[in-house]
Amino acid sequence: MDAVHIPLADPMKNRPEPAPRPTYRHGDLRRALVDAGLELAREHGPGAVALREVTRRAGVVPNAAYRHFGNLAELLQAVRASALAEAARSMERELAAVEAQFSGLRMTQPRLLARARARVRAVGAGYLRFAWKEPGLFRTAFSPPVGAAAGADPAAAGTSGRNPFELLGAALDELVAAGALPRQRRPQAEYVAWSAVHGLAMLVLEGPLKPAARPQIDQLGASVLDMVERGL
Amino acid sequence: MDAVHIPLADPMKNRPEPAPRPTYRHGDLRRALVDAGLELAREHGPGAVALREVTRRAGVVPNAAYRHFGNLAELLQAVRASALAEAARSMERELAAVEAQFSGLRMTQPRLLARARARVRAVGAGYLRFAWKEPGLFRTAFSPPVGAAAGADPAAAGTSGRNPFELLGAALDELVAAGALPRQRRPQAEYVAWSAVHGLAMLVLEGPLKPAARPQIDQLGASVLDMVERGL
DNA sequence: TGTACATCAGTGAACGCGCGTTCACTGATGTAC
DNA sequence: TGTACATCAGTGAACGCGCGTTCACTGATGTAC
Repeated sequence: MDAVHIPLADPMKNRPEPAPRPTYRHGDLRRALVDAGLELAREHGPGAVALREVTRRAGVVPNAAYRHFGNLAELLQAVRASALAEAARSMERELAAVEAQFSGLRMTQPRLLARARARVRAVGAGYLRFAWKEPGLFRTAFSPPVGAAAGADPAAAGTSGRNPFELLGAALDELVAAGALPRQRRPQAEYVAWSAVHGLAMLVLEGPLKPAARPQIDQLGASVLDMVERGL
Repeated sequence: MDAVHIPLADPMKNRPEPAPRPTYRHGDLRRALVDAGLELAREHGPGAVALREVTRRAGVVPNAAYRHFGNLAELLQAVRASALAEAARSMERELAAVEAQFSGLRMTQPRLLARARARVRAVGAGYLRFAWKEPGLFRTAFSPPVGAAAGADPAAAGTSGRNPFELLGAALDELVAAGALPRQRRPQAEYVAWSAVHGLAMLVLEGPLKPAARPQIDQLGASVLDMVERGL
C-alpha cells in the first residue's frame, strides 16, 4: 500500500559492455547506482529508492552496493544530493535570465533594486519550475531529512557551486544591500519566502491541488511570488 | 530504513473487559481500530499505520479488520478523517478566541474589518498550532492524498461541522465581505494563504527547520502570517 | 417462557511479497619481482 | 619481458523481517418459534 510498485528492470539493460571502463570490473558502479537511484526517484519519488531495485537496475547483485555505500541510507543521501544539485541548476537558469536582462545596462539605483527583486523572484520561480518538471526529484530533494547532511554535501551544489539554500540566501543578501529589506528581517526572510513556495509545491504535488491544471498552477505560482515580494 | 520501527504492543492492553459492549463481540472494534490507528499516527506519523500493528494494539487478530474495512487504505482514510477533524477543532479554538474578543462590541466598519482579518489569522494560527502540537497527526491529515476522499468525509469536520478547508474558505469570504480582499483574488487567496502556512509547517516538521527551537518557530509563524496578511 | 437455529464478528493458519543485510567465495585486474 | 601474487569488486546463497491479504473455521449472540 505505502510502498511504490514498479515493473522489474530488465537485468540485461544498463550494462556497461563496450563503454570505457575506467574502474575495476563494472566501471564506476558507484555512479551507476546513484544514477539508477535518481531514475527511480525521478519516476516514483524517494520511497521507490530501494537498494535491491537500484542494484537490479545497475545489473548487479544486491550486496555489491555495500562496496560503495555503508547502507541504504548512504545511497539515498547521495541520490538526494544529486537531486538538490539539479534543483540548484534550475534556479541558476532563472537567475541567468535576470542577468542577461540587466547586462549592459547602466546600473542606476532603481535598476539595482529592480534586479535584486528579480533575483529573489527568479530563485523562487526556479524552485517551482523544478517542482513541476521533476516532481519525483523535487520530493527526493526536499522531503524528510533535507538540509540535514544532504544539504551540506558538496554534490548538492549547482554549476555555480552553490546549493539551493545558498542561492536563496545570496539573493536575499542583495535585497538587503539594495535597501529593499530591513537588515533585522533578513534571517527570517529566508524561511518566510521558502515557506511560501515550498507550501505551494507540496499542495500541488501531494495535496489538494494535485488535480489542478498547468495554467492554474502557474497563476498560483505567480500569486505566491507576488505575496512574497509584497510581504517580505 | 524507510519503515518506522515501533515497540510491539502488549496484546493484553486496550481490551474492553468490563466496559459497556454496545456491539457484537469486541464492542465497536471499528472505533478501536481507528483509535489505535490515530495513536500510531500521533506517535510516528502516517507511515506507521499498518494493519497488523493496528489490530495488534486493538488486541485482535489481523484479518479481523476486514469485517470493518475493505483494506488498509480504507482504514487509513478513516484515520486521516479523524486527524483532519482534530485539526479543524484546533482552528475553531482560535476562532472562538476572536469571537470572544469582539463579542459585545458595537460592530463599526473598522471593527468588522479588524475581525475579518483576525479570523483569517486565527485559521492560520490554529493550523500551525496543530502542526506543532501534533506533528504526527498533522502529517497524517495533510500529506499524500489530502482532500482526495478524506477531505469530503463528514468525519473530517470539527465541532462546527466544517473541515479545515471550509474554515479557511469562510474566513476569506468574510474578508471579501469586509472589503479587504478584492473579489477576483478570492479563489487564489485560498491556496496562496494555505501555501504559506503549510510550507512553514513542512519545513519545521520534516525540513531544515527541524532543529529549530520553539521561540524561533513561533516568531517565524508570526512572520509568515504577517506576510499573508500584507500579501493577500 | 424455553429451546432451536441462523447470523456473522472474530479466529487460526497460511500464502507470497520485497525488503536490508550477512557470510564465505571467486576470479579479473594491477603490481612486484 | 614473463610470471607469481595480492588485492578487492562483484558473486551466490541465505537469514529473518513485517507486511497485506486469503481461506475455511468457530462459537457467542439475537431472534423466531
